[in-house]
Amino acid sequence: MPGRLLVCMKTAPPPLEAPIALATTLESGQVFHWMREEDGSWRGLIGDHAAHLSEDSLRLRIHRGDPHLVARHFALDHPLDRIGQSFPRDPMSVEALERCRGMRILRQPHWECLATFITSSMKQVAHIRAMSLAIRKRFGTRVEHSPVEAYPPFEVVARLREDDLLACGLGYRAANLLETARILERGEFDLDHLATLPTWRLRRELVRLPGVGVKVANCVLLFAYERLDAVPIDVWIHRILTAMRRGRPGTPAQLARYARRRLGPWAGYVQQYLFHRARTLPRKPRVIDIKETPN
DNA sequence: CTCCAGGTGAGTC
DNA sequence: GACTCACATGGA
Repeated sequence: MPGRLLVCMKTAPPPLEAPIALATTLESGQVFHWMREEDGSWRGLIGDHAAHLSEDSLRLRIHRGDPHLVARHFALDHPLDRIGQSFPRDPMSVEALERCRGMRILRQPHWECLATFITSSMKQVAHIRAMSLAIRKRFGTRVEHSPVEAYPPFEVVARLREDDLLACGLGYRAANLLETARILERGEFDLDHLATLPTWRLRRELVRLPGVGVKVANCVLLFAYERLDAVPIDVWIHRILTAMRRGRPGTPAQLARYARRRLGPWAGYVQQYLFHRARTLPRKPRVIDIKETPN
């Protein structure tokens, strides 16, 4: 059975006609290294494989890159229609679904995703991107036809000095990324091997790594291990869940239980749509306290 | 200037 | 379990 299934999966044509909102997907805070061209197309890397893509009314166009790899990375096989139908019916979720229609949860390389989210704590999306690009520029490997370098593998990061990462703006995160890379390099932890574990056991393993708590672990589960029911709860989602609970505050564990119950079988998808909706909502103009300036 | 950001880990009760 | 605090950095 496994052999036959493998053959089927290998020969099945990639579902390239499936709808996708490319810009929304690439700007939603899952991945941080894609570059938008003047003409609106996108250049970036899938691992160390260069890709040049564009989208027109939710139809993907591949200007460069292996279609099978692109289809897998951008998860064109996820049943977006069914996922959308599973969304909760409250106004926020409905609006998020409308606003982000076509957004997909990527299948990212394990290490690359883990590393970028270790650097994500207490940082804005723009900063995470800046750190990722700095690390790629200084320690990554050049790839032809790509405007960005491939993320350095953990073997390379493990041999850096903390100063090298501090120079990339990581601050206190530098020590965590370095130590995690060294644990992987020593072979004490195998990210690919763990992929067969059930979600709760995989999460329990990931949080053993320095700089990885429940939130980062859930990001990696969702964005790299295709656990589409994992719900990372950051400050934004925390606020949103609290609002859904009519302002009733809750501990992290309570909010996680609530999210699991309320957001449905594709809770990770709902979470990502809610996150992106909240972040792209027009910002309320800050109330400025006008004072007489003494002179 | 202050405030905030896709949190984590250690200490304390 | 829950609560508090320090931890670097940079943009608004």
